[in-house]
Amino acid sequence: MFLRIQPSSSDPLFEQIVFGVKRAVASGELAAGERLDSVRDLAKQLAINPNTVAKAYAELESQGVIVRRQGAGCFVAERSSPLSDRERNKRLSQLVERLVIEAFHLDFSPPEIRAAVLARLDLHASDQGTSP
Amino acid sequence: MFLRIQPSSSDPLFEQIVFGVKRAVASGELAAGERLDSVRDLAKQLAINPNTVAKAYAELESQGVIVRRQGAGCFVAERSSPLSDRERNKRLSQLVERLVIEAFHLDFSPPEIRAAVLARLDLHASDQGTSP
DNA sequence: GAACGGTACTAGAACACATGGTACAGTGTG
DNA sequence: CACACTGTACCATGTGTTCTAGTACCGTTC
Repeated sequence: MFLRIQPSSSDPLFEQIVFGVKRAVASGELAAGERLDSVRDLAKQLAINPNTVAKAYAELESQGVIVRRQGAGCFVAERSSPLSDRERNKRLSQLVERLVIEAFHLDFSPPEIRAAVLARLDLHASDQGTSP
Repeated sequence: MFLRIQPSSSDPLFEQIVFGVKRAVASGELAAGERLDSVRDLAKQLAINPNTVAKAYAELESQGVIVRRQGAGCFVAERSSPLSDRERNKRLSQLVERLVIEAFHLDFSPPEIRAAVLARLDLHASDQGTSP
């Protein structure tokens, strides 16, 4: 399992792990049912404390990304979001709103934002259409 | 100047202010050159410490969103991003990447993500095309 | 000059982050 | 069964951020 961590970043280590795993799952690098590195192994690889990895894994489970089985390990969940449709749509709106506003202050025009999103989504259009 | 703050949120107060101002500017609610509420006034309105507002304003200035003039007040900047084109494009990519990955784990398909972004951008298509 | 701006300190409480260590319970395998 | 490995749950500690509180200084505006 490949995961890079930047200790220089202002983002907390455990959040970097959370997003790194999410990215690996979304890209298909980690398939559903696949086992993650153990808490102790990943901590050793990244040269950080096992408690920090455990915190990241707990967060990932609460988001429905992985399943933790005591004694066995952590595995990529089959289906993801445990949220209601209303909550899912609300969060998607917030994500889009944040993108648009931050991009606006980076001096990008709506057509430029639109192009960036479409380019990113079309990258994997030739796949099964499941993993962006 | 309308700004709502949620003390219950896990987001820091000063970051809520930063995003709130950014949103107001992006929506056109705050026009370029317009004066913001003073540090002390806004602090009183929101019932928080003036230092917290000052921190938010300092952050907004460092991002090129506003200009602070000692003794006069804070004003919405004319042009925004002080970053290089390379840095701007890098950040846009990161924003899009985050949106796509988080939306994926909310069980949204690429077409749904695409539709959400287009809907948000088309909302203001009838304007001059400057403020999303 | 007076009132109102931003700016800059100091100090402290509360919290988050990360580390280190220990211990316990469930799982899988030889 | 015994053993190694897994997640889980604590505790304690150090560090940094967030927020509050108070004070003070300097520039702008009228």
